[in-house]
Amino acid sequence: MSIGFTEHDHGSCIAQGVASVEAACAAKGLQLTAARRRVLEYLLAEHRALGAYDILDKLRKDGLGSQPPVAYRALDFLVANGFAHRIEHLNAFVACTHPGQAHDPAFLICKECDAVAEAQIEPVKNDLDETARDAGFRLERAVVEAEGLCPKCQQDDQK
Amino acid sequence: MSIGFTEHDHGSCIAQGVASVEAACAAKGLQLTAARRRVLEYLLAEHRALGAYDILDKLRKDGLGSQPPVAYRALDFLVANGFAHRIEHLNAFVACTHPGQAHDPAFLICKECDAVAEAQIEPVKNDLDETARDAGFRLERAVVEAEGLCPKCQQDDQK
DNA sequence: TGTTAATTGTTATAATGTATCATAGCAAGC
DNA sequence: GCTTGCTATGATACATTATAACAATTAACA
Repeated sequence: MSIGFTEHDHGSCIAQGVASVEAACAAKGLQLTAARRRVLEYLLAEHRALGAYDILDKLRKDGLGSQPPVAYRALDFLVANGFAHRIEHLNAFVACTHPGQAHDPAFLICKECDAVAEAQIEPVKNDLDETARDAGFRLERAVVEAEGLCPKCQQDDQK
Repeated sequence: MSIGFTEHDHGSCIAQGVASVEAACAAKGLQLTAARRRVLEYLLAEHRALGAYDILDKLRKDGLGSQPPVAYRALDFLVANGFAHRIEHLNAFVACTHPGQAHDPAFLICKECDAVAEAQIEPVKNDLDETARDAGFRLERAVVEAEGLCPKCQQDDQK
């Protein structure tokens, strides 16, 4: 398992992720209901983008819902509150690696295995702010998604 | 009509756009067939993102096709050759403002009217390259999409 | 406890995108 | 002429992703 494409002890990822989201919810008076928590766990379990219907399949198996709105509602909640991100390029979702903290994420997306690394790119935001100001555009949100090959898939391809 | 959100004489946009794509196709031995040219014209006619099914409706009215693959094939051709861009955030498409020239586009997308301005942000690419290198990621393509309000919609909202 | 707001359950449907196979046009080389 | 290979079209069906709408339930709190 990789985060930022590097090997690591994955065991604590889920626990810590859930814990920090729990804390954030408690602080903001948000309800981390069963379905929402479970979806967060699915996402935290893999540093990969999961589609809404992948999520829905898992919810079905766990007996937490069987219809699309169930998955979309949970995902909407997580994304709206900064606990997960939507990867536009894949119509899919990943857990946020800095839940609760304000940040402008950029994503490195492996086009073979859908692994996603979340990077911080402050300068990009500054460039965009400047460009937007010049154009008279009121910038509210920026998405940076880079597509390529993660280290693992680069190795695999050479075989 | 606006380009880069500024007022301009729109008449020449389509003619010049088609002309430069024609030239690029001639240079590269690509076929700008009837459906492809028409779709390019639809996109050039508006500095806005159009969905594949918007395009398909227009193709139907023009008697150039009635099934989804017709629209998607033309759009794929235009995007693959750099004559149009896909806006991931909207699942929609815009004509490229620098067809034929190599460039790393960033988009300013109005969330009210879907107007799209294409900006050049070289530094972003450099930042990303560096971030990717640090992560061992082989970067192939980057998408930068900013969401906000165009000058016109900012004015309209104040009323 | 009563009231309101938030969440969940459920059905149906919309919107977006592909796989597949058949057909047509055209140019290169025999 | 004929075949071969390539590109583009036509056409059907299907897959995937996402939302609308409304009823039922639960949580929050005065």
